[in-house]
Amino acid sequence: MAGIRDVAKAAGVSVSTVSNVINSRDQKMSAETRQRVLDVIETLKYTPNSVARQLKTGLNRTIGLIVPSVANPFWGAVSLHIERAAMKYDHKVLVCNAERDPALETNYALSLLRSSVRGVILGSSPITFDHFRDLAERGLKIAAFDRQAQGADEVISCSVSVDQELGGQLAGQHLLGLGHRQIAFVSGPIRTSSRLGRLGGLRSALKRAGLEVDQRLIWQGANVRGFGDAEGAELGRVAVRELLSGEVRPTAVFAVNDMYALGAYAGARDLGYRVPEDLSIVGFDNIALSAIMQPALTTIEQPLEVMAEIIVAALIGQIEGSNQDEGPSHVDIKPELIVRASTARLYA
Amino acid sequence: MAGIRDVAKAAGVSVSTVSNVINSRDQKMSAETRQRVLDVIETLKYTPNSVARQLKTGLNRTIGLIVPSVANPFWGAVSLHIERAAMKYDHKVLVCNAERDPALETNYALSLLRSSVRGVILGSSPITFDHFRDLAERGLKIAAFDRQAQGADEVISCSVSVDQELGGQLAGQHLLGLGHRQIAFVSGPIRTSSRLGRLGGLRSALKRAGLEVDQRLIWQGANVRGFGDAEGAELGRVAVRELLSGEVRPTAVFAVNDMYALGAYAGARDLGYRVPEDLSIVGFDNIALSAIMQPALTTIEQPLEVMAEIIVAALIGQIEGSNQDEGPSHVDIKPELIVRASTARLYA
DNA sequence: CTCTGATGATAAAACGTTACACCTTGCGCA
DNA sequence: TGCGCAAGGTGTAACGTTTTATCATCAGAG
Repeated sequence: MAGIRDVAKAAGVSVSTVSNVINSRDQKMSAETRQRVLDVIETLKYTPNSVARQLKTGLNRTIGLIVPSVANPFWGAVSLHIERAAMKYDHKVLVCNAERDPALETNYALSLLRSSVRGVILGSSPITFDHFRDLAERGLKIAAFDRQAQGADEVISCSVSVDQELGGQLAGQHLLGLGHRQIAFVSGPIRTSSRLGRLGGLRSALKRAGLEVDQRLIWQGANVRGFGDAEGAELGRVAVRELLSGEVRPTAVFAVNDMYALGAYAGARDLGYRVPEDLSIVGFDNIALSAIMQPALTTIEQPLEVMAEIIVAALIGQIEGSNQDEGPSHVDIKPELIVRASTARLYA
Repeated sequence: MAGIRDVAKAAGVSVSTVSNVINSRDQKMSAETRQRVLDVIETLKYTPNSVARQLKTGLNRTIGLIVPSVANPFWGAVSLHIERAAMKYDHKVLVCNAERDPALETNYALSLLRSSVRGVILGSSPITFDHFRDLAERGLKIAAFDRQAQGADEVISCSVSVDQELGGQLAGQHLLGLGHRQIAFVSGPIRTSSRLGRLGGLRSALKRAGLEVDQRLIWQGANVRGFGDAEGAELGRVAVRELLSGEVRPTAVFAVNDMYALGAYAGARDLGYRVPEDLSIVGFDNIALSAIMQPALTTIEQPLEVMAEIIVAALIGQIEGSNQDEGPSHVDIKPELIVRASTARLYA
């Protein structure tokens, strides 16, 4: 593999000049010198080694993205948007699947830090970020996606999220407005701030209507590794089967995300219930699939594209120190309810 | 940030010794020296800089994975398995979304090469790999996922794939066996070797039964960027609506992948057709969702886990030169038909 | 006593860039 | 004539590791 010195030698110039050429500091040399160097680069098939470059400059233009599970297309879409946003800043994205396992998460983060990645975006929204304190102290900037702004937290330097609580309220109000009173909440382990928030929103919508959530209608799935959502759809299916055969039968289900909602469809059908006639279902996320489903899913939208841009801009800002004086930036976005065909008025 | 010299100084040893400690060359120093160094590392929160390490050793333990679209959960699952397989070899995976755009693909590959990534796995299966020739000459090892072994090709150094043709045949035979004669093929632009192979398989199954594919039943969607499959489900929906209102009406549909198949369900229902009573549908991939769908989807399975292990092992072998003498390795896997509830006997 | 061979540790030269400081020219102008 | 300055270059010390060769020290063998 040809190095910068080989090019310099072949072109009869110094390495500095070659370096200037490849960094397009054009005014530093004559046009002909530049061209000569360029030609040599071409014939030698010289490819600048960015590892060396990185070592020298200290910045590596890569951010990490740690997601709970690419098995859920929602996170696929998130990675896509994050990647596109990063591209605008000429950054690359390293995607890691941590299945919500805190140990795996910190492992990944550590290995990223070692490769001198200076910032990571965290997709899971654990209730505590204590396991990241150490990394943060080592200088890693940590951004949280899907986690609301909350009391000062030294380890998280920026975050963006839909207002989970509001999302839950929208879902709850919609269902209440249709006459539903027996509303179930279906989720995997409720141990992330986003899940907690969504359930909290549902609760407060009910409370406002003078009702309480029936504990027996809160279905919380167990999990295999960490508390991932690899099998969200499968869990949703089981959940609804159990709920519909339980002692208090729900007339509506609020699923923690669209994959659980899709599973819920299957669960309802397994027992011969029709959606939405016999059971209304609302999801969360508005993944592409939710419009395709039959019936199309009523859900809460997360505007991924803008969220991705916000978090990437904030994180890169932090890393490059351009806005270090501004301190941490946390932004919450208003989610919207998308009414489709999976919810219907309750017949008395 | 503390460097290896700081540690050396604080521990009263030489940098070489520290280096030996962090590389666990244990027999090179006394137990107490080792412990002393370890303690200092802990208190100084020293993190070895792997960029520097990389520069020195030349190997960076990262492979690239270029997928057509994470919007399709199939590719999400592929990344997951590739990542797990790579982890066994202590390698990281850089996932890139190229939307089947050749220019984007080579861009990504080039930028990977610059960061001294020595191998990439390519998920799209373009008909020609000419646009990668240049990269291959620069020393990048290229592995193809989802592309069958074929005549010697200098640019691809290893590949793994399901036998696409056989997959198509299985689908075709199954449908023929159920009495179907009007079988449609639904796909995005048929410009990848996998799509070509699947269609070819269907063709040859029909031919064997003395039939021909009706050109009007081959539905080929246009596309927006590159010829991605971001909107596979949407295309499948439109496809089936058009086919069912066309001059020759299919009784069965073979979709190029499960996302198109899911779209096909929606298209059929849009026009009041029932699956499978009025229209049989078979997909390809066996994504997790296909078992959840109502009715559960009959499809062709791709054994992702073993495929991922094979390709990762082969690629890393090539990179580390341990099997360079063995030359390129190409392996084809027999796909299996998973019969579920979306296909039914044709009533005359 | 000297020689041999471990054992434990070290110094210094890379790896491929970048960037700072420093040279040459040639030219316009007081 | 001498000076300053711009344009076009160059030399070289880093960046933070790994690794090779080298060096003490000490135990036991001859």
